[in-house]
Amino acid sequence: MKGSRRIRGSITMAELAKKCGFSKATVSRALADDPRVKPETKELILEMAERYNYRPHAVASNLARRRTKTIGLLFPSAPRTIADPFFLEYLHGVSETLFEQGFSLLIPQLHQERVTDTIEELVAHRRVDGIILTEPRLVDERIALLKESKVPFVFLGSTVDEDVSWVDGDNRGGICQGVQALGALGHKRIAVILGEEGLVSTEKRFLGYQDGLASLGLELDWELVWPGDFTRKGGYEAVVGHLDQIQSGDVTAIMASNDLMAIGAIQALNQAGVSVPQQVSVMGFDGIEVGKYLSPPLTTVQQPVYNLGKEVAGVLLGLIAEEHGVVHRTLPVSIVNETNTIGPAVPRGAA
Amino acid sequence: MKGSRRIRGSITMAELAKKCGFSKATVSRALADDPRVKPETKELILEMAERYNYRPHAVASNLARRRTKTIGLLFPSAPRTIADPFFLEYLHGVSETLFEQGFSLLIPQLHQERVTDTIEELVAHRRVDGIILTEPRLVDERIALLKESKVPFVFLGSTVDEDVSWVDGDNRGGICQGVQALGALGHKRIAVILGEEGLVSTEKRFLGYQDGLASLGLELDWELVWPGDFTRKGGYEAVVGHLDQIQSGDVTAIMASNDLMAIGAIQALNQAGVSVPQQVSVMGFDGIEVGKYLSPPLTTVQQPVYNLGKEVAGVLLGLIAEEHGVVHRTLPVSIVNETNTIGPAVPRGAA
DNA sequence: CTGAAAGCGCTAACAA
DNA sequence: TTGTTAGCGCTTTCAG
Repeated sequence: MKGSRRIRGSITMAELAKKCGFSKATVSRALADDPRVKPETKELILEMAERYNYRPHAVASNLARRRTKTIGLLFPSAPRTIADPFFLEYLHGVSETLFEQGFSLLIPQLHQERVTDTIEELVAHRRVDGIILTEPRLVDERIALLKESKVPFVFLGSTVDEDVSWVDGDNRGGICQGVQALGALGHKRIAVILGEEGLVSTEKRFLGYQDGLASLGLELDWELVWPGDFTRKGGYEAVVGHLDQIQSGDVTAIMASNDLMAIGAIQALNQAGVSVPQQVSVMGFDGIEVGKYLSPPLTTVQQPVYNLGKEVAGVLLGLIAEEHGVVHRTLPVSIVNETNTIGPAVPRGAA
Repeated sequence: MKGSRRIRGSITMAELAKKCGFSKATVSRALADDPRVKPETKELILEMAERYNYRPHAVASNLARRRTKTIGLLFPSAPRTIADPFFLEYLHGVSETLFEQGFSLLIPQLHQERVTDTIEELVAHRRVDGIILTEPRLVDERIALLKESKVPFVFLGSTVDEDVSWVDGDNRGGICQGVQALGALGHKRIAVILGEEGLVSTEKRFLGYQDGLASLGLELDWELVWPGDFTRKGGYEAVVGHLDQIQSGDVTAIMASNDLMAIGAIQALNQAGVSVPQQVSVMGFDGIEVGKYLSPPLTTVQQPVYNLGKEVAGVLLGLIAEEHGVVHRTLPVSIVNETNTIGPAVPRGAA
């Protein structure tokens, strides 16, 4: 009668051990399916655990095992946010894999200016067993910090650094394909809207654009290289800032570095009275769900967004379990809705 | 020389205590800003903590305090998913408030058929300090289970049950406003696309529709009540299934119970060669971000989605801290993009 | 194959 | 004001 210590909830391992007539140690082993316990014993313990509805206490277990069973997930900072549709689908994949393995997801609040502070907090407070990051930059201060911390981490998106693990869609090849598809429709003047400056993906996609032009026998013309930032607003403004080139009939196709910018671009075109795809073709990249909400649905290079999430999580778990070392994985992409927002080039004489 | 126990990472509280020349208890108190420690002592300890870069070990602390500092977040099950844009924005709000208070977010994998299993696991494994749920149903088995578990919980969306806490947008009033706006444009035949059956929100929104009709002096006509399920596909199919009413010119306006269905409806209309808003007006409800990606942007009743998330999290934290009891909070809504996808009623003689 | 005992790092009575 | 002493519930040597 020392007072009921547990208000409610299931039985504790010590209690279960007593009921079984074994020690905590044996119960712990049985539950962990340790080969050292006699099969009959194991069976008995498992049965009793079931009968008394025993539930392991994750926190205590984690404390004893010096782990957290939690993964930190970092989203990009402004101008892109967690509200970017791409990241929702990605999150879906990440969370699914993680939860299957019993991991929780910690989405920390980002320190506005200093991403590194967020990372330091995660590792210093030993809040997580591993970290998933996005959007590596050409020069990325996070990487040095993470390496030093010894916490396993993976990037969504390829890094410049060779000894960092990452998973990525085929940015360069995908954009190249997109440009080729436009070329196949007769387009000779294909503009590109670039992504946010400083990101590896922006760079890769631009290279893909150049590859595409080269394969079509076209020259790179800097007049057709429009800056952007991966946001819808950025795509909108890129078009607004180059309306003359469009209205003069010089540019007949636009390759946007992502869907959100393609959507913004289409809005700007519509507002300017330019019809898509009759007058100008627009191709996106990513294949986010919302592209399908448009009328007509956006023609785009589909990334396996959901699978990217699953892969990234899987790689991190492998790293944590020390099943493998550095991994670089590139997933294939493919064009979807091929005949919607792109169409044959219609020369409208600049003459 | 007993072997370095900590491979890396910061100093432990015991070590810090030794360096300070105080006991662990005092250090613990000082760090918790307990008024019982002498100011000078506190200052010294804080200084040393800073100097040696001491970081509390959250897991150990949680174990000792019998808490988890983790909140379980449940998303609706099929046909809606975590990939519903509404929930991403909502998640954004929830996570922000939670992280400000040092809570983590656990998004468990949903057991396909039995939501109750998921809940049982969350509470039985003592994985969370509280739970946030969505989409209460008219008859909701989750509620009894949660009440019995004693784990604090809050719903996004009002419940039938009076002694359950919830936060909600003004569904009924919002839809009513929407209908009135359509009425003000001369529409007399306003169809409604209902939400998923069995949900409280579906019911409330339908009531709002009826309120709106009543205020316009219109009769409820069951021919104008089209079933739906809150998905884009559902909205699309609702329109396809009633094209005759639209093409005959009988129906001139559609009030969708959410944006996703409004988007689907517009797609179906466009495909049928019916222009929006020239021939048919469409109004949504929610105000999700993607509505703004459409050309023209969707006219809709804007819910404060992000704030709903913040509020819901805030209420739950209050419940956990026992700062208050049951809370019901209704947030106001308002029409946005008023003149985009709705327009004056154009009678197109059914005669 | 099983058990005893010593923690994981921190908190919280209870004393002093 | 501070220290002592027990744990929180589980894992893991180390013996047997």
